[in-house]
Amino acid sequence: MAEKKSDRTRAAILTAARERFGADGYERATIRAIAADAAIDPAMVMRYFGSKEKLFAAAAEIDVRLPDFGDVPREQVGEAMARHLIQRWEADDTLKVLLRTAVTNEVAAERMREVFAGQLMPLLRKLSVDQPAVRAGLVSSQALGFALCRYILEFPPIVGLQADDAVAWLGPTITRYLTAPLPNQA
Amino acid sequence: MAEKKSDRTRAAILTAARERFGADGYERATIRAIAADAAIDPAMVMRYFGSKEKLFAAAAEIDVRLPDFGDVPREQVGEAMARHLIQRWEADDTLKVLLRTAVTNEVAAERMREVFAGQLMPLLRKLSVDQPAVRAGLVSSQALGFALCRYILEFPPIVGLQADDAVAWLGPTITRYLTAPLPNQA
DNA sequence: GTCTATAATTCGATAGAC
DNA sequence: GTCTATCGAATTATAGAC
Repeated sequence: MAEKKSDRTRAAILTAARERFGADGYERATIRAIAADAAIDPAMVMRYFGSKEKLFAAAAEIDVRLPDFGDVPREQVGEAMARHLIQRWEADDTLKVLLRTAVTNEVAAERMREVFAGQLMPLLRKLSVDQPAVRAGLVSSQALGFALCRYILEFPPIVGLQADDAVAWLGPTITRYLTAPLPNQA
Repeated sequence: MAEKKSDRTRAAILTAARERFGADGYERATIRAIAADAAIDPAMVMRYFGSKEKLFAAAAEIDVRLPDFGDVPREQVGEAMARHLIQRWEADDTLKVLLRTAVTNEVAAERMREVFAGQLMPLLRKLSVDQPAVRAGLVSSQALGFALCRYILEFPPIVGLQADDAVAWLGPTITRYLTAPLPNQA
């Protein structure tokens, strides 16, 4: 059988780790608590993952590849991105883990910058906008800020937004960051 | 004399605490390190502030009152807010302390929600926009997201933005969140 | 006010029995 | 593979001398 018990144990640890890291951040999430959630012995976590840091790395491992958006009309790219963003954030806890940790952990912060520089920037380059770096940064600022307010800080009016309304609000902002002429540079 | 030595010591501790909390977050910032920065004994920090938690509360104590913006033309309120935001963030480390901590600390998160509900929402109400709660949330999402990318995660293209260019980018977004008609509600 | 010493916890990690 | 026991380090906080 392809699914051994060790694989299930590993998966259970990872799920519990994502929940704890996502809810408490890196420092306050303890191996003991994660093990308790997964209903196994704390020592097993060490056996499977070696250290807390490696466990975190495994829990934050995520495929952040973005869709292409190549066949989306230029004026609707913002909406498409916003919709994808919300779906991705609500699919599981991984992005929450990453953001909550990146704020106090330089390794995780570097990983966020990699996602930014390795995924979003090339995508904008493919959409052949000028100044892709600045524009990608602005898109990130709105995307991450929305996620921060909705999933981390939990501002009630933002939490209460229907996904469709959120897309309707964020879409034009993102589109504008992609298409607006640059401000006068010094 | 009005400025006693104890006042200066207290202020030195607070300055060091803001730096450490702002740079490392609540958990990783230690009383020992803060005391070392302030060149005093760790026990003195306890004597002055009682506990790490109370020291944090004092360090995160901040006057977040926003200007009125009442006499700013409606179409330039976004720019004015963006300019004020950047000035405020770069004046000292207090907001950095608050944001970095709010992400993993419920007390600090509640304080951010208070700022949001107690300062920004009433301001929008005074500007007599409809749905002030949702609009204030959207403004916050862009404002905090920009601060996150610029001061915490330090995305190079956002860090590199001149303040004037940042204002030119963010201003219209904020203005739109204040003035655009609501999306179709279900 | 200032500092030393240390109590009391907590946590990551290891060793080793079974 | 699993679990017990425990080490060693770091931290907040306190007690008390000076």
